[in-house]
Amino acid sequence: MDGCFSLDNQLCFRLYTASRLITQAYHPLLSEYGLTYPQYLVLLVLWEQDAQPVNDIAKRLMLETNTVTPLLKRMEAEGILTRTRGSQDARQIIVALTPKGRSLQERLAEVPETIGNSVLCKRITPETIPDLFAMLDDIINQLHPCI
Amino acid sequence: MDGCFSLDNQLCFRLYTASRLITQAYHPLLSEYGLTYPQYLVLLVLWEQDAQPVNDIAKRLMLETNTVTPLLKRMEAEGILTRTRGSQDARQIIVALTPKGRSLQERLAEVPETIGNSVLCKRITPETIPDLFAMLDDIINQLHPCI
DNA sequence: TAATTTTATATCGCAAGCGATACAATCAAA
DNA sequence: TTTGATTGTATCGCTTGCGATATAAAATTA
Repeated sequence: MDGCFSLDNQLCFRLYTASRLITQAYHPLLSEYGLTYPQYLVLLVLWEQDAQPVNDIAKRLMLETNTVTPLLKRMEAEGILTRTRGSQDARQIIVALTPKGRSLQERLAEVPETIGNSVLCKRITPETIPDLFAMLDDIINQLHPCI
Repeated sequence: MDGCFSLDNQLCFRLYTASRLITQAYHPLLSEYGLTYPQYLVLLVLWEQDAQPVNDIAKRLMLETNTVTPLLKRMEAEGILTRTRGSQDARQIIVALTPKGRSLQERLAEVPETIGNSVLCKRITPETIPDLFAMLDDIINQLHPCI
């Protein structure tokens, strides 16, 4: 087939570009608080459930610990969270929010809506978003190396 | 609203994860030829139109030159392409494929179909892909800093 | 209990991404 | 034509992202 190689036909390129661009949209909102987008993701996980081992955070974000560990160390250095050796299982590192980390939740309260509004357009509306989510979730479930 | 912060409600996280996972799916196919996914994107651009200045490649991929320049230098070092100073405009660097770079097109011919097959699932089919593309294109157009 | 395997986390090395900045070539204007 | 602005590319510094590998604790098995 002609155009098989065309960039315009590539699903991955669209996902890659959309992901980069929307992450860039977060940047001005997060950098105000010295955060990066992956760090914001860690906060989302910890706001949902505080005091989790590294592995649980990594699994939730579908990242490897070799990505998450240095990220968490930087956040620890910023005073956003603490990393303490687990008491039952001494292999684990329990990651918990500091007051500063918790306080960011209120300060970042308007971020989801701001991003949401900046993305809304003809085909991306409250009505179509569930369809998009379902398709993206299908791709993710299809590809992620869940046992 | 409750759950506004939930990861499950985040469009960006889905895009980010889907993008990472599908890029990972390319990895075994590309690493066989010593290529990374962004390098493969450069090849797609050059196969479509050889001998382009750095800026045109960057614009096509919606990346900055500070990302593309080092990437191109690595590909030059691999003997995949050449970077030559432009003759009309001495500021430009014209990027052109070497025979090795061109030959990769045949060798990677089966990549799109392999990836396509690995993504196909309930909601991702030849019938639904155009819808997904249209939505992703909408997001990209909405967000990308095109003048 | 001793040996083996598994698990949780970390380290290393390298390739993106990207904000900030530099620099030289070109263009525009005075 | 000289000055000033713009353009095309590159450099620097930092944070991911990830394959490969290491290490120590725990679980399993012999």
